[in-house]
Amino acid sequence: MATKYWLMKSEPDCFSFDDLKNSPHSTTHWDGVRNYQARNFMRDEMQVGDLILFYHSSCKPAGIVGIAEVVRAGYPDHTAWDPNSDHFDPKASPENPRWYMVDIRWKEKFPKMVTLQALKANLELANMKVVQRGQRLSVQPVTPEEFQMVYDMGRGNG
DNA sequence: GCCAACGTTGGC
DNA sequence: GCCAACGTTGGC
Repeated sequence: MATKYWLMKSEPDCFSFDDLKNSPHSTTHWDGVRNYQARNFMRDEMQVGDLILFYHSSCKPAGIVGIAEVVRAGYPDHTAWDPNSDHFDPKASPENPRWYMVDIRWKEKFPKMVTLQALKANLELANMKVVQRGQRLSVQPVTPEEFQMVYDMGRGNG
């Protein structure tokens, strides 16, 4: 199956790209997503080996700081039925999980982050979801061309 | 901290 | 099944 490409957002104050690197095996489960569109991408489409643009949001500056990869495809997000979790959902249960997550692993940090400003300034990325006004989906598909362009920018070859 | 844009909820 | 109210996101 062809590699697919994604963008995933995280607030660095909450969980940064460095936090991912410093996690055991530089891997974490991407729990806490409570949006149906984002859930469907993780549950139905993300596959082991897919590559992820890791985006820092709600910070200065916002932008893409590096690459991660999917190491486990979608499976139930157990935090949904944990009453002590910040992401507890009373409608979720082990029998009816409702929410899903994937495991991702830190892969490569860009020498220079690709800021949102730089993304917006690149007209070849005008259709990229993350630069659209009001776009707040935390897991977004990215085209191979967009991924390659961002990768080149991050490597200083853009 | 402001606020526009968006997704979800719930009354009808 | 509509839609107003509400809560959240996230750039600025």
